[in-house]
Amino acid sequence: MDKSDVARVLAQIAALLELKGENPFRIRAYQAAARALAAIPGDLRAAHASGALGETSGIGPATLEIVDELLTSGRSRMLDDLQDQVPPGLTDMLRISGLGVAKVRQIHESLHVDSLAELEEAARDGRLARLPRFGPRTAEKILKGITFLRQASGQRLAHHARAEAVALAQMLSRLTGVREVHLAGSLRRHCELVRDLDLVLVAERDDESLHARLREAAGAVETARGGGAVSLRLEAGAAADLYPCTRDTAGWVLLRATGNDAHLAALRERAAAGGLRWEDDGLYRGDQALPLPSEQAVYDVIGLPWIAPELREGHGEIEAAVAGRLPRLVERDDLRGFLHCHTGYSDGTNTVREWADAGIAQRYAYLGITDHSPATAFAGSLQPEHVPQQHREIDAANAAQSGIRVLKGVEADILEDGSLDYAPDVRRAFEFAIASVHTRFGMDRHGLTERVLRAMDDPTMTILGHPTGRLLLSRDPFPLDLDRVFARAAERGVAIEINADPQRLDLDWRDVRRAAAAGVTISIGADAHGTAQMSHVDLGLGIARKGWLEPQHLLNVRPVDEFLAFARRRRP
DNA sequence: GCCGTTTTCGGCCCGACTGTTTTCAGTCG
Repeated sequence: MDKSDVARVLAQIAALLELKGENPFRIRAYQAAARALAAIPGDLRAAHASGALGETSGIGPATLEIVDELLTSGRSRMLDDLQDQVPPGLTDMLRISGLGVAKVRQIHESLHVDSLAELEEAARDGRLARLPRFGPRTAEKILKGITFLRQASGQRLAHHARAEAVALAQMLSRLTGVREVHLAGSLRRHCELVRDLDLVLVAERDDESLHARLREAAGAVETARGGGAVSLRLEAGAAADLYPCTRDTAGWVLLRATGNDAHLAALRERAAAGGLRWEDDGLYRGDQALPLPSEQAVYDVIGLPWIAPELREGHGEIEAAVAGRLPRLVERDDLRGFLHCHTGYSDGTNTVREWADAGIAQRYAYLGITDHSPATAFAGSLQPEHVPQQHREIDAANAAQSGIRVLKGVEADILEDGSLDYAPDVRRAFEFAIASVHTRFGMDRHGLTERVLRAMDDPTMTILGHPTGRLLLSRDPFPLDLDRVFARAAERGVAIEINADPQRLDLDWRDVRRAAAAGVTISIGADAHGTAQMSHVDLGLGIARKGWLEPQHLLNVRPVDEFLAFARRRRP
């Protein structure tokens, strides 16, 4: 149970209360508590023990009691009770875009629908469209939403999957005879979505008694064996494929459990060409099994350099390895600048000073603060009259701190006509600007593309933020003509963001590589609303690496003077 | 449920869009 688990429980409680028709302000309080809890700095247990949690705004006695219960027993009685009272299908229905609590309740009460399957039936046979304030378009939209949910089912956002996998790995590493546990599969490849958790267990002996211990492992409710893997389903809902092995075969098993099918097929082809036999339990030269204790050893015998897990997608990495042209992928230590964060001036939870301190702790040389412009009213935004005050705070932080430079940035809205929010003189007061689309996604491909292209003509724009607006598992990217956007960005010297918010990871890694090939400079933006979200950068880095990016492709690898020169270059 | 007092209760964020309506409730960000 960490912060995000507890925050999820609180958010679930809020949704269930809403479905029951509770007092909206009580519901909002649980939602606020969930947000506040997710944003606290440091470890939850420590914050709870020290009493800091109770001091946090938005967290009161009721929340504290739930946190207490979750930390000691892993369960919440309130949540359990609510789940007994509300049909589970109703919470599934809430995840459909366009369906909120009021409509779900209306559907439930007037049509007695309480599962997705029944909802689908009601949408198809016309009952749904006949409800007051519903109609054919609503029914159609709901059918589309059900399809979307089905596709997404079983898929998890990378950071949720990672948290589950790490907890599982810790539990498994305590089993007798287990020496090491490694994350593998799409998680290790840093994919944006993860369906199955794959873990490799290096044990003293891979025998029946180990498998028996796995089956009896804490919380396992169902196990199955097949293809050398043990599938485990845990009480908490996580399902994982475990690959037990010994030290002698660890490299082989880890490599097989990590690469996608295309990567493995290409490796296999190359192994065959080199006279090797590829079997489930290892590589053979004649009848001789080769020792494969590390991935390096496997690549060695196939005659290739080690290939970073992020690249193992079958997108030309084998050819590049053969030619000695694998990229020198960007690493965390290459990053000098932390960009895209929000303070209390808009919808963030920390002050300028707190951000500066956090930036120092994370060894960044500079940190760009970028609050929302007024058009993003729902997020709370930095009003023009408050800009001088924020800038004085930044100047004070710079005067007081040593070792970090805080930059005056902004996340300005790209308005419907392609102009940027704020009057030009206000915008010029900022040292750099991220510009993003937050409203009117419904425009057609041509209109949206023209809107973004026009924004890039503005000389105060430095970076295009979350370019396609997608929300993983809930909203498709909007239909932007990326080729035209990349071409214009390269021509104008506008950088394009990899937004590292785990729900966005936008630009998609497949497009990152195209953008870099088109000559676009890429910027990794955390889009953090609290210092606890600084680690999002690691997810963004994973996407950059999947896009084959080297340090020279990235804007925030550059020293602060070069970063500012990049931002100023286009200004008159 | 939480906050902040006018300190033990009263107030709690809102504008735009959508698909319905024929004036607006519900959803979203």
